Amino acid sequence: MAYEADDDLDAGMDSPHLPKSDPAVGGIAADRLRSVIERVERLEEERKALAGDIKDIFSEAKSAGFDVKVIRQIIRIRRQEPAEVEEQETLLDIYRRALGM
Amino acid sequence: MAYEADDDLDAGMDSPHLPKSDPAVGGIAADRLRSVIERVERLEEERKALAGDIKDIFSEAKSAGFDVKVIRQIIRIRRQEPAEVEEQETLLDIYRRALGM
Amino acid sequence: MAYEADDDLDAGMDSPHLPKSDPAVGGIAADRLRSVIERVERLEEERKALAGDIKDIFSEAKSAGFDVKVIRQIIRIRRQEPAEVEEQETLLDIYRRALGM
Amino acid sequence: MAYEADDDLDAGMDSPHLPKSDPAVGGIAADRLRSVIERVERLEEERKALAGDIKDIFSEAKSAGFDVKVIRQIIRIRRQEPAEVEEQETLLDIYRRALGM
DNA sequence: TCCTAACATTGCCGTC
DNA sequence: GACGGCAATGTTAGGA
Repeated sequence: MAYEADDDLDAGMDSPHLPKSDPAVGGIAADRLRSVIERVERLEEERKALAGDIKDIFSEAKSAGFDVKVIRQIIRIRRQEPAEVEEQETLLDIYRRALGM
Repeated sequence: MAYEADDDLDAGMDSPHLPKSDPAVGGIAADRLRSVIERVERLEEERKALAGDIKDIFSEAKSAGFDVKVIRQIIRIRRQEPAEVEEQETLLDIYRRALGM
Repeated sequence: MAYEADDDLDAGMDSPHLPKSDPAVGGIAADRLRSVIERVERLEEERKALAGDIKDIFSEAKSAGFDVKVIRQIIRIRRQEPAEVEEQETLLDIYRRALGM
Repeated sequence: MAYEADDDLDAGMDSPHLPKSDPAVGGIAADRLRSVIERVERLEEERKALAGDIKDIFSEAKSAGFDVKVIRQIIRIRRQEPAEVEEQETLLDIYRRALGM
């Protein structure tokens, strides 16, 4: 890859997006940045793995003769239902407040 | 939480969320509410129509051989203040250097 | 605005995202690109204007003593209901097909 | 359309969407269906949890003074193939020149 | 290949 | 005025 480390940046420069009083990019802020990025990337990989697992289950289901589209739809509905319950409660709450109750 | 109970309600007192001196829900306040809702819904439809038009233009552009993603990027850049563009690019650069990219 | 035309680019280069047999970026492809972008920007402005109008209506409603959050919720529900009817029909269809009917 | 009617069904014949030789809905096919759905739902919850974790990390990063938007950008770049990054940047450049930006 | 539905991101609104 | 949550938008991946 074409990018090289470049440690000659000014230190001590304040910016709203460079943590103050940290060695600007060569020091611990850089470490922290790296940590943030790597942790996120790690979690995203796990997410991706889970997506793969889900896909596998659907493949298996398809092989077993199920209609995947239908199953997806069922799952979608089951997902929505609790949301709707939530919503109804929220709405009730809002109306109550709107009425000063 | 957003709204606090209005503990100061006496019988017949106005709520902060129901227009004063209007017949609460059966009268002109209800009409006004209806009007608000319908006007908003009308405008939202127009918005939706415009979104469709935009989509069409991008389709056309794609057919003409352009890379739609890049065009979107350009539009985004043009929308931002030049100063902001500069800021973002600078910061990206700094972070990249911090990571040795 | 700050940008000026720049007609000194090579012509004749083929790319999947540069329309073939057009003077690459200095000629009519550039014109077309510009046209696409400007039309989209125009439509986006209209969209933005509509968003402003909606905002105004809500402001007015708020001034009139209505609870904007509640109104939004109502509109959301009214929007969802037709979608749900659609969905139910789709689902019925899917089940029928799944059963080979 | 996705599925065509199976016009070749005789009484008692198996549908392509119901596992063969299983008691149609009351038996082990139903169990298997239930299993599929529950496993998928379980994995989706895990996915959601991971999304929450990622969000937390970004919050932390923000508190530490980083610009979250830029960090996202970095992660996006790292995720792409270097060749693609190059391609996109090149194209952006070309379009910009075409527009005189 | 096109289109729909999930997902991630961005911007907004309300709160502290 | 900043922060956090929420809603809307844009993007991406999967299915038809």
